[in-house]
Amino acid sequence: MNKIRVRFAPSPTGYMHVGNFRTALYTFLFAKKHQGTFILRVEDTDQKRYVQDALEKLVQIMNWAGLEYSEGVYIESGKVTQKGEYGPYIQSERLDIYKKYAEELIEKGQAYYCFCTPECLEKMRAGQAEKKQAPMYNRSCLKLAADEIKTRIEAGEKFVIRQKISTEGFTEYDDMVRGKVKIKNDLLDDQILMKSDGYPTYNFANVVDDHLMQINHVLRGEEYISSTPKYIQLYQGFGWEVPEFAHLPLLLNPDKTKLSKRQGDVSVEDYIQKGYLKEAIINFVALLGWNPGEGSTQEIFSTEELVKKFDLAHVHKAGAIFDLKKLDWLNAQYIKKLSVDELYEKAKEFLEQKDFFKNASDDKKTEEYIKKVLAIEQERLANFFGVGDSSKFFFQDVNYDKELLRWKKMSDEDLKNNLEKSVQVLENMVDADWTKENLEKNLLEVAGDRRGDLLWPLRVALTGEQKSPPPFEVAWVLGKYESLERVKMALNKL
RNA sequence: GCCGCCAUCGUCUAGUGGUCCAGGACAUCAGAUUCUCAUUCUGAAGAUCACGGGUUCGACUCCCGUUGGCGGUACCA
Repeated sequence: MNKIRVRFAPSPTGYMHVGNFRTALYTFLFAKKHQGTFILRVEDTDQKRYVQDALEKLVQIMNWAGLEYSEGVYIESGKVTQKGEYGPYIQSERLDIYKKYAEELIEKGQAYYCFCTPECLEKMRAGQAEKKQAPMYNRSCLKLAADEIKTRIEAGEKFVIRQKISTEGFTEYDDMVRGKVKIKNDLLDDQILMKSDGYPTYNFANVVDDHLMQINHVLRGEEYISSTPKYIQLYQGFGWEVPEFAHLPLLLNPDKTKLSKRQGDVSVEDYIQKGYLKEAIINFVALLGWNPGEGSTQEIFSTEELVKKFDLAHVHKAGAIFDLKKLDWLNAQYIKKLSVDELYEKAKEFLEQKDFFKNASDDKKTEEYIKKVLAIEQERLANFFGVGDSSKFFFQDVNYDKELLRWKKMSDEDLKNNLEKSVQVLENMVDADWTKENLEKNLLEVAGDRRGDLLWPLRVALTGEQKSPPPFEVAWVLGKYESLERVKMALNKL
């Protein structure tokens, strides 16, 4: 078999939709798995939807995710460049190519000029809808004589080029994830290939480019399934080899409609901003519609493992609801695996945006201090967006009601005694011994078997919170001086 | 409307004719550890495999139909 060549061909919309991202991931995995070539092509044929910098953003996300490709569009030192023998890889730079092939199709009798205006078409479709017919082009321009076409074009009249569908029989193909798909040809519309602005439609450009770029496996979203027969007719019309198709299931909103912006965050950028790790996003998205099969119960996959195990045969056919609960869990798993240094690097920018951090004193903004806080927060974090939210007491003064200090029904005197015991323990420790382990050891020794009596008031004194990490850990981060200050402040309340 | 695709716990899914009165994960609940929270561990609950017909000795698995959901039906991709 020939070397596998696949492409991810998004249109630059300004952000990376997670559904598209999954298509990119699967395509990448498929290519790697089979030692094939992965190509990034940009489908910017809709002038009306032009978005500034969209192309750059697209490439950035591909880079960020590590979805490496070896042909197509790149950004190098801020500038768009292209690599590969089959370029250009940006469709707006290939207009003359589409024009040439469209004309070839006309000569072959597989396409024709159409002068119908949008208004006229709308009227036609309205009429068809009224008669409960399927809206389809009525082919009125198919009958036009050659010289009439010529004079109208020369007169500067606007036109499009339409595919002349052969309406006989069926078009059938074998989808790599769905098996046989069969559609009756007379249901197919004479779709527009070239728009009046000289740009091709997706429907035309994708076929021409896939052929010219020698793409032999087409992976794309399920929404293209019903137009695939038209593409097949195009390949056949040119006499080109038809590639293999794999139509991937859709990603859905919780209400099962196609995942859309209205119902929450749909772009990969949104999740990056919320502090989800690349590894978690990839892992999560990969499992939405695919599984390793063979009774495997593995949930955590590195990209390398994904490459090894990915298989189109185990891609699910039904759409998958994009449910964030599992993403949180996965992200927490990946966060737990981070070293303190990695954790610091990733969490820093999120922490710096928080007001309680901005207002903190300088000694609490040192790398050393932040790393201690993070080490303690690590097992409580589902994403970086919430970093520090439950640990504000590390950065600001505590403020709480005196009653919070009381463990169960202990008396004021008891409470005071216990806090004083804590003060003694802390005061007797020298800075060099100030570790989580020693703090725990020394405090527990004094507490005996009535741990709550000592630990609860101490913990509240240090944090001012009902819920928090253990006092040993908090005291360790705060340091001897600050810890004692806080406990003494608690005593003053009594 | 027409055409197409799809259909297993709330969610993601395993399952390719007997080993399935259906397995795992997330979420939920309970218990253990514990000063609280979180983590971790253990356990529970949760799916008449959408429904109805076939085929077969036997169907979650194959076929047909129904229903439902979704997608397409654009000079969007």
